[in-house]
Amino acid sequence: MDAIDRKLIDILQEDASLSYSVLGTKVGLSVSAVNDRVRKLREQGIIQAYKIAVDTNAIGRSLTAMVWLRTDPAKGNKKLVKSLIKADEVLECHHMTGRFDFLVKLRLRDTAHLESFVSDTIKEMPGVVEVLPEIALSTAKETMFVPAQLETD
Amino acid sequence: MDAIDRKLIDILQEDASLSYSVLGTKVGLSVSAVNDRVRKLREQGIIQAYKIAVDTNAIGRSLTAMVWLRTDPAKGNKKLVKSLIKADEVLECHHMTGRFDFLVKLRLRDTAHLESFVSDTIKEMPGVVEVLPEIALSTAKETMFVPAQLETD
DNA sequence: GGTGAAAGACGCACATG
DNA sequence: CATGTGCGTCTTTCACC
Repeated sequence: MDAIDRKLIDILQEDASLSYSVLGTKVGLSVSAVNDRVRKLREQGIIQAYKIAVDTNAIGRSLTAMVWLRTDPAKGNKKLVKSLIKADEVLECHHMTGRFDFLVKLRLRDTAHLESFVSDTIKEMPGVVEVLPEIALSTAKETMFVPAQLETD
Repeated sequence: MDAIDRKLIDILQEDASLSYSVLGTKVGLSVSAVNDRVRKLREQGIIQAYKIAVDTNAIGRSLTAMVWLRTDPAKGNKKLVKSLIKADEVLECHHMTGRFDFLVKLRLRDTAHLESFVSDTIKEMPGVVEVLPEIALSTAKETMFVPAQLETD
């Protein structure tokens, strides 16, 4: 992976609908060279998938909550994690350092949805001993973009 | 937006590289009908953009950290938020309820990168009075997928 | 590694029912 | 909304450098 591959990745992270000819103009290569490079990046798994970004407001899931979990150290966490990642309300599940064991990011319809999901679903999951939900009042940034371009710092 | 639009959104969230003819087969519509619907969803801003998912491991940014910030209530938070979202290390920035004011999600090269970003960058930002970084030991799920399909619960 | 050309598939618009 | 057509663009492959 060289500098041109990295540039292609950064461009496609922002807009994956660009054609190979436009990409070629941007990186100074021919259409077929761009095609080659993108295909190889896909084959290597560096480009994992093509996705769309959706207006979550329009589909009625605009409440973001972060839930801290403390778990029973006697039990393993495998069953808990399996239950968590199965739920479509759970966007992220991280095993964390610090006083709590897990940080779970939720996307929900409203506070009623949060209440029922925390009370009826999370608290019933195996090994959960403490639950601390917090609500996002606003979100100034939310992206998956990670620069492939090597920084100059 | 009807049930078919919602289904199209869910399919495209998982794989936006599918052709209109494949989409048509999946939802039981003709190519031109699918074309119409997807174009309208884009025009309405419900489909916001096309993106790629990247293997962050391959591009050398595999450390995830969550940083809690407490800010000076005397100052506004505008300048701070502006500084935060400018940094490419910052993937997410949420204004939160609870003891802290902000939760910031970072993607970094390694712990040295975390140390320098927290010490040299975040702590120097206007209005920051307390910084509590925590590291993700592992991440079991990390997605932006939000079901547009109306659930049956 | 790259280019350029050719073939086929796809996107897109339009007209008809 | 389905089907047809037409056309431009894009993808993909392949011979060549």
